[in-house]
Amino acid sequence: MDQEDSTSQSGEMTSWDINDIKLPQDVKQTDWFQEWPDSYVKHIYSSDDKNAQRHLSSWAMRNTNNHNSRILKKSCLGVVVCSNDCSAADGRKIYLRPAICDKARQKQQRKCCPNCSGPLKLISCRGHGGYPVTNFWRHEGPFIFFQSKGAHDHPRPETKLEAEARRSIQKAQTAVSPTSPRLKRCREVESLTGEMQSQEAWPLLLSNQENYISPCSFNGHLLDKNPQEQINSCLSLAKNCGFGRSPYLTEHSQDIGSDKYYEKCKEIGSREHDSRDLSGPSVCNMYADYRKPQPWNKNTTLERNPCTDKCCNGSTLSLADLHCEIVSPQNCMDSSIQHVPNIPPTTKAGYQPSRPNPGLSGDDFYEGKLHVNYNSSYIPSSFYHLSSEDPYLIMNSAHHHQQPSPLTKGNEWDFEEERKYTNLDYCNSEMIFSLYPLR
DNA sequence: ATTTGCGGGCTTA
DNA sequence: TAAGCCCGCAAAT
Repeated sequence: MDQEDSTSQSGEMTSWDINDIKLPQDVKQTDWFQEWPDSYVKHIYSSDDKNAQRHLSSWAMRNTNNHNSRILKKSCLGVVVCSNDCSAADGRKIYLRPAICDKARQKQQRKCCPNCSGPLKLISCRGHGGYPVTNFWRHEGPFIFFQSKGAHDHPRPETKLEAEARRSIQKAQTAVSPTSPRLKRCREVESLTGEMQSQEAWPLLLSNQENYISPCSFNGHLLDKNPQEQINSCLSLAKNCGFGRSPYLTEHSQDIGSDKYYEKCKEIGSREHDSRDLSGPSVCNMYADYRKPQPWNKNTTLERNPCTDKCCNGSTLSLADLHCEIVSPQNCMDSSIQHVPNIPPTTKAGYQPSRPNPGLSGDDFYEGKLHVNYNSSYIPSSFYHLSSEDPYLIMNSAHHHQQPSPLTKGNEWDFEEERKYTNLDYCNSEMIFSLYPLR
């Protein structure tokens, strides 16, 4: 029996079963939210834990009717892979997140591999006696009880955030008109499979372009708007992620991690959507503690470095600078970000098992304040490149102070150089915003 | 458009 | 009866 069958990670006895009429009431310490629960584990979360409230998991879990309204049951959908078993330029495999909705999932499987344009296939989870792994959630008073049955027998899919980022890229594709041969191939494939157009392929289409794309564009805030709207959206997004000067953000840094803080961030981000005032010190220092090495992110530890120090010196920031700064990943990403092997980690938990730091709640991992992507899924590093044909980015890049890129060799993109300088392979927009403070 | 939760209903062991 | 699955609906995102 797994140790976690008898003891939760916070030390609580877990001699209970989710179906018990009466569950433990004398829970002394709740568990830290587990993003990748696996095997036959049980956890007791606080009912205040937002992730637990939302029954979140980075596995693609769908709701399953167990005819018991008190116990929510979810079963794993597995992972979507490339039928050609292709590998990206850096050797990683394609592990897409299955759409939760049946209809969307069927549609997803008609699309093509973002890497090789081959057909996609769904690997079903059969980790529970040949059936999918099941997760159970039950709310009882101040606690949320979680129980997992079965061990996932497939790679981890991309996280929800990564999948959302990928979809944003898909939307962005509709705003540009790529003419890459790769896209043409993909379209041809899709025309044969009845699909109108591949959108996942878009990031890779840009792998030979020499310009950068702002991470703002990840969420589709940039490419589908006019230039000013793009900037405003980018600003809003940045503020939502904790950047920019805000009375609340600067005066209530002690609230970081709390619901109150995040709700306020969202409110401010929304209210100041059209604001042009980005002057003043950034709130980057509020994130300093988040960069401290953590047991669960030792592969992605960010330490202080000239870049981040430079970025955090509290000088003023203009709109153009915001775009400029965010746009230049090679100037800011810490080279200590390491590649993670393309295998599921052997350790069970992705996070601290208990709650050692109340200032950094489990909510953060899904709230965009701290998201270090250390899983095995694939986000093309070329997300950060953009065709020079894009008029908006030409405009934006023309008037700021971006230095000539060491990554470009004429029109060729050197993947080795790219990794050397940027190490962005495992990044997503949240990570960029969280880990790259303004100067 | 997609996710999420709910619940009816069917099949199988 | 329990478990697994399919389906449709509604609300939320």
